[in-house]
Amino acid sequence: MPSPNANSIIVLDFETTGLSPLQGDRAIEIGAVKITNGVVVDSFQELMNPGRPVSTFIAEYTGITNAMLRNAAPCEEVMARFADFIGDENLLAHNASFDQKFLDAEFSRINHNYAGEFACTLLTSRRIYQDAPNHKLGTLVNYKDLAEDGTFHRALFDAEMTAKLWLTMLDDIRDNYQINNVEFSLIKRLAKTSKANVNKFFASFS
DNA sequence: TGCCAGGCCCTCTTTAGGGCCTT
Repeated sequence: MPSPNANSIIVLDFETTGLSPLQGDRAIEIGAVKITNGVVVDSFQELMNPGRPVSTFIAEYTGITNAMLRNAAPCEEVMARFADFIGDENLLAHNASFDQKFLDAEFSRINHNYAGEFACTLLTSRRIYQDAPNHKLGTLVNYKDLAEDGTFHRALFDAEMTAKLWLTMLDDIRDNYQINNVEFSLIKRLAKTSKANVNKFFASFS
């Protein structure tokens, strides 16, 4: 299986019918951007028809209505195109465990495997932004004073904001801990480090 | 019938409980 490109990462976000694919929930929208060498170079956004109606709660939460999904392509068709978009790159999401379980569930329906590994901006932010009011995506965007022009809880906008947060976190790690080359593998190891040991973790690199 | 997500992470912990975060 090909190896992920160390210079690129796919930032993705799902909107779904609910919280659990094991309870029958499906994806209704996927949004993603590709970052290469610190720059957003490509994007992907599609609604998809989950074959079941979305609840009033989801329609209000996301702004995605049953009318909008009625003429959307089925999940299997959209996910096949998304598989081409992500290729074998590494992946990133805010609370990645959520998006990973939907990615895995939707890909399993089309018998697709992927080579990339996930990193998580939620786990990273809990370690390097320990003074943030909380670690919701919208709160962190405000906390870091990131420019925003769109609506949260739509897939592409959330992916774009997650990408901005990711690049800001990499800059902050470089600046605050004097680490020149912040690699994906370092972020993965950081996520397994307890909050109390973050300074010790970074000190081991300098 | 009754239940209904689950991984992470802290703590008054590890033979557990509960808050956070995602839709």
